[in-house]
Amino acid sequence: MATGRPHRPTTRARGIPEATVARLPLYLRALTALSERSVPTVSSEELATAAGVNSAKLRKDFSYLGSYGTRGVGYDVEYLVYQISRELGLTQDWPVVIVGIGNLGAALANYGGFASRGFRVAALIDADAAMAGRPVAGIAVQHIDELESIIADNGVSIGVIATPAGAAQQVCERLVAAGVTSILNFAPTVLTVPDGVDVRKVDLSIELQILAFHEQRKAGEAAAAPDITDMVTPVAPPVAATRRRADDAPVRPVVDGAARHGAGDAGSGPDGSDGGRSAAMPA
Amino acid sequence: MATGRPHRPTTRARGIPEATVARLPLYLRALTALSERSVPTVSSEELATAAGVNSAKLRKDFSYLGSYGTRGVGYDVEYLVYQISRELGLTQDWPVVIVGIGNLGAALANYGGFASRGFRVAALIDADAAMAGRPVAGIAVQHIDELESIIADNGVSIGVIATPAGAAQQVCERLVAAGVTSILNFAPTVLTVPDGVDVRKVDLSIELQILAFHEQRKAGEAAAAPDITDMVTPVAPPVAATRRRADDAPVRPVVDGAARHGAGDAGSGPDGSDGGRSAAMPA
DNA sequence: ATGCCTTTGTGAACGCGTGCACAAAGATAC
DNA sequence: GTATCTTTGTGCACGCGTTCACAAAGGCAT
Repeated sequence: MATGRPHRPTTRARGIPEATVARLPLYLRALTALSERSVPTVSSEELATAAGVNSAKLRKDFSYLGSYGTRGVGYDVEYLVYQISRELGLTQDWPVVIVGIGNLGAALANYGGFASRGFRVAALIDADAAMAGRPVAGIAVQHIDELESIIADNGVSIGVIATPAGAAQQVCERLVAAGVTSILNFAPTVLTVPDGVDVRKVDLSIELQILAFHEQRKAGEAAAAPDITDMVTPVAPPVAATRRRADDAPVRPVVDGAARHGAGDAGSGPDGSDGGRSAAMPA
Repeated sequence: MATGRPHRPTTRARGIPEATVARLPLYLRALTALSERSVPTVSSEELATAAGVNSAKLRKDFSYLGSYGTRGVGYDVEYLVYQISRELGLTQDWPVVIVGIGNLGAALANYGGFASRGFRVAALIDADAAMAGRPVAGIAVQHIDELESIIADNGVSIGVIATPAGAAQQVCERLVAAGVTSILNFAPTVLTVPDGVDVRKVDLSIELQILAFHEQRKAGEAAAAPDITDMVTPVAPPVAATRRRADDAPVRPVVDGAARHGAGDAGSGPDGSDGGRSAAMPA
């Protein structure tokens, strides 16, 4: 689920499960907060609550890092902060480049969460020549022609892609060719990368769609008692339904003669509109 | 992994596994692209490649929705687009509110991917009175005092939180109290919500930290042959290491002897700075 | 019709992640 | 030193998700 790359046995990371790695930043954040309040130690129970996870899970996660706790007492906050930081590689400096300085790219450049954890924005890169030189978040935007030299000069190994979907794959390839081996992709596209390159994807639209699914289910459950199992339609949500798409039904997937599972509702409408739905790419 | 909520048997969704739901938007996107190119049918193999997944997984995913394919032929593109859209609840209109119109909030408001899939930005809300009335992405920002009435008037059930971490929980509670039952959280905090409310979290900082972990591991493997297993330190990455934090070692977590961790952090590494490490919240 | 060829749909095996429950370890009190 | 109490670390079992591999289904040619 992590990387967008197809093939790969996943984990393997010196024994630390991927799921655990994904939670370490969470623990680290909670621990940092405790550290600031000068709390010396925490129990797994307290910390788990703060991080929003199960205490058994937390203990098991920590057990992969080593035995850093003290039975009968708990974990030393400062010590754990250090250990987790080290494990995550946050004790060193990670220069990153952001490619695509649109609304999202600019927001990322201004994002305080980066700098606070060892990530340094080494450069902002955009394909628009008009952007070049313009300062964003105190950093002058550079033209994409300089991409290769920027990466080489700064020893950048992590790249952030915030371009439109259409440009993402191309930018990705240039980043990889220039030496980047980790990519955080905000463009709504599946990136194809060679083995050895990690890709993580953040897709705002997908997150909303997943929420919509659950929302629909909730509405459907609460509203009416469904008759047929096939009748998945949520029975009109409680909210004002405005834009309802081409109301009609599923076209017939049948290749042959008879129209089979037209099941849905009316007989297919010519939803010519559907084809016009823009793939509308982001920022 | 999905919701931020602790307790819950997960799935249950009328048989459709959570993991499958999370992939449906991916399939939908690939299908939409095909639809625009007027491709009539696709095989599971082709579609899987386009979506970046395994074909067997894709077929199993679709099998949860029903038998929408034709053996020997493949899947009817238009029909599948409709079915998945319906399953995800995208055939209806979902008004959303975005709370916190900073850099990120503004970027989200401008994000094209929302409108293209049935999501309509019903309102932009900010706590800063100076923002009120100012247009962002063509929509006038409204003050947070209006939050409850906005949600009620527009029948909003999905809220997006893009506030600083400190305000997130409070905003969350107001949203939920006002009737919102699905939340997309961009603030780096663990949100606590009552049962029945879904939360999805997007944390930019965490994604980067996960990448850093893998990056470090790659560097460590490639660079030197580690002596002791304890020696996890990646042996200086190929990049210019600048900021290396307190180079020294882990404090000792021992509870006994020394009156240790009163530790503003005097004892430990010299990094008095560490304590000052801002929890630095984002946009 | 009959047979061949393609692709779906799914039964079954496997592996990872989660959570329970408890023994081991250490601190603390006496 | 001994007993008690707290909290960690983990063995174990369970369930979800992934993948393989194949039989069933349908199109298409003859």
